[in-house]
Amino acid sequence: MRLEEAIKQKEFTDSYNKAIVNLHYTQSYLVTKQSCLFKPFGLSPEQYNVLRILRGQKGSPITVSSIQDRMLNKMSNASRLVEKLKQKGMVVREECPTDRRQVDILITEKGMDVLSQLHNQMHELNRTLVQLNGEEVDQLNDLLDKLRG
Amino acid sequence: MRLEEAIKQKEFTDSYNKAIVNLHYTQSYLVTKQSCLFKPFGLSPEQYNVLRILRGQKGSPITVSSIQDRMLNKMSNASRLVEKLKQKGMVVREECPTDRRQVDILITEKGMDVLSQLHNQMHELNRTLVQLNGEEVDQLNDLLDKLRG
DNA sequence: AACAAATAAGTGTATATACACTTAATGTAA
DNA sequence: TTACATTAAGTGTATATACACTTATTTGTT
Repeated sequence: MRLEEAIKQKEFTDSYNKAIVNLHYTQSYLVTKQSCLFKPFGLSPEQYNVLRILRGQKGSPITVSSIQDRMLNKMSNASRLVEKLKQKGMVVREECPTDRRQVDILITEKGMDVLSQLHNQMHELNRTLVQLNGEEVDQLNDLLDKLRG
Repeated sequence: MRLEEAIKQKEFTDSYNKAIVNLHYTQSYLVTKQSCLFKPFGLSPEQYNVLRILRGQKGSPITVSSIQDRMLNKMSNASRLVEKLKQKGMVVREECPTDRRQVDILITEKGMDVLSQLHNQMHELNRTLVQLNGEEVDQLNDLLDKLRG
């Protein structure tokens, strides 16, 4: 569906304005669709994001502030997200031996298990959500990277 | 900056996955930058969005549920956003004469004034935020519209 | 060593999102 | 007309974002 119909707006001041609105709308569309996958596991999109970052560590611990650096939303609060995941038994906190200000975070078996259960579903969902061919997806990635300068 | 550096992730499972992550990250980047413009007026991005919708009515009233339909985030709560704007004196609520369940919303002088003060700044910001030429912006809009199917 | 600056994590508060729910008004069909 | 379903708005609660702030620890400078 074209953006104009989706938000019932006849025209935009210019293509730049439309692009920004289009990005906001498309992202919200994706969040809504993706959330359905996470919900059965009691995960929010950002909690899932933190788990993915932890898995990417392949066993080595990572501090709370490094998680924050890697997050999609730089303003989100890694400290509280980690606490939520800990309550679900998907991560553990450990005092960092070399710097007692820092806290090392590790993903647990349970966390890894949830991710692997989600893996195939996510892959399929991504393909159905993004109605583009391979060439177009690459083009989109290039445009987004260039957009941010 | 390429997405890989921005979120310190070496690789993605495939381009489709990268595109989705890229959209989330780029949207968050835009929200952060745009919020700075709204803040001096005590507006959040979604409150600004509601004001834009009301201005688009060109004087005719619109119900809360129609505002919801036109919003970028379909899950946001138009009722509460309208209440916040009313407290700032930027909109008024009126009982709908033909259907007492509905509530007509109108933008006030003050709301219009805030929007016009923001207009030029927004236009400039959009140009600097979106580091693409005219052709590329159109391409991006086409890809986003196509992506959603 | 002493002290200020910087850093890491976490807290407090306002706003917004997500979703189930309530209440009031309207529409529809027996 | 009564009864039931539908619709519009708003409420309640959990989560997340945004941003200022606190506390504890470490670093760096004199």
